[in-house]
Amino acid sequence: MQTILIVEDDKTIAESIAFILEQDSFNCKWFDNGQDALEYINNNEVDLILLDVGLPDMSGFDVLRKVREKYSLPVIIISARDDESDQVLGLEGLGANAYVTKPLSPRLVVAHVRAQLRTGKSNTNTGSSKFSINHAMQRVVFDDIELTLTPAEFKILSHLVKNPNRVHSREFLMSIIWDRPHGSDIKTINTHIKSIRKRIHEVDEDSDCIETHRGIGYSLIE
Amino acid sequence: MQTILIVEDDKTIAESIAFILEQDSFNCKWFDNGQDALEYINNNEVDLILLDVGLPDMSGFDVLRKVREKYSLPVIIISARDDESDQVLGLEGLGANAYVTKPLSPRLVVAHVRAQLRTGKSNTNTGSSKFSINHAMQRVVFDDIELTLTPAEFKILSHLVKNPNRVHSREFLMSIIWDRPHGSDIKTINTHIKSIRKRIHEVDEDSDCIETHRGIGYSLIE
DNA sequence: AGTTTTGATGAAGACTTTATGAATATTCTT
DNA sequence: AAGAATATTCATAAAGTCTTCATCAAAACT
Repeated sequence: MQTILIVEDDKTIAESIAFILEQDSFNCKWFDNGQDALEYINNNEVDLILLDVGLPDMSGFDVLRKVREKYSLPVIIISARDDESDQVLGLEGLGANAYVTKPLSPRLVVAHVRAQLRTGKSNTNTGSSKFSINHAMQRVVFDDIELTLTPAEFKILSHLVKNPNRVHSREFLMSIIWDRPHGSDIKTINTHIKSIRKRIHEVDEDSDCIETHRGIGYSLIE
Repeated sequence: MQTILIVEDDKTIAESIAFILEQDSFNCKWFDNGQDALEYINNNEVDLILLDVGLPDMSGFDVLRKVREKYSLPVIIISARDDESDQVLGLEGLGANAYVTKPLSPRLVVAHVRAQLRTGKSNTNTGSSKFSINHAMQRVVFDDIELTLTPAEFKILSHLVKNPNRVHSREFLMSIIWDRPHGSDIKTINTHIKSIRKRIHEVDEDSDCIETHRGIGYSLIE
């Protein structure tokens, strides 16, 4: 079943959307602030986000930016009609997938959700991988065995698993570990990669799925 | 290809921005001080500047003013969150086109860059070329086979693929390899071309798609 | 044809980047 | 606060890449 996150501080709106989506057999989670929503996204599998731009704690702008740093799942923006068009344009630059304006029709929202999920580019991985992610346990499953990883290792490896077959620079992987810029040595990544490889080798001695791209970074090969 | 100047003294920040912009097939040059950046701008074609206000030698304020004396290209300001809003307003008066604040999300920066350069769209040369570029893996695909290239080779070949059927001087190809001016022997390019040809021949013995233009440089023939 | 200029080629080694193991610092738990 | 787990740094080894150089081949020029 696909999970939809509703990030909206108006309880009435959130509940009426959830009601209709659940009739369509979607699984809905509701958060009335950005912080809790982000925490949930980072620890659970989410297929789509319905995001209000006017949240109490942070702007939808910030939420979307943080989501886009890590994930490519569809995000539908809910905005008040009087919102600055500038801001909406900014959101577009950040990769929002659709917009609905208040006052909104629940049926329209559901139509947008279905349209987005129909495209098939959901968060779920293609499945041919030997890896999967157990968010709840902060573990990555490899060959049906759960790897016990430190927090930094988990962040790096789960990012690689979510975005396989592409190179990630050390700089970028650093930004995965820390939310804020951090003056640490970039070579720290080497050491983390080393220990991730070690843990994988404990399960399968011959597996060499993390590839080094000299002068560029690392990638996970499926 | 569009050239973006990154004027930023924090190497990690500059590199992570450049990494993502290059995946978007922008050509990036990095300078960690205002003086060198200004000199480059005066002698080369630049499409956009990403400018940190806190530079070691002069303030971004001064750089922007000097740029605006001669050019009207888009400038995106990078400022620390604790900067005086007065100063930022001052920069606005000088004609900055957008702002991002630290700590910054590379994706947001790219969104701003794209928004500024949206005019021309991509130069998708959908020619019937046997080549294509896999940015995600930093590889060039030839005859459906991914060539494993060193960083310098990738930079040269992907530039040739993006701009086929025209001659590129060795001097220019050197500037593709290096972010900053570099005192290397120009004949180095010969050696790189040699090894690129070798890698292509491993896939197709008869292919001779990189042509030498005596006294000028090299070109890729479609 | 002979000379000069320019490019190709292969190999050496200078240089850069990454791997690795160990030491140290930091954070978290109790 | 002590102890354990984790993160980071550092030094050195190992691997890969870039540049230079000497030499040969090809084209251009006289």
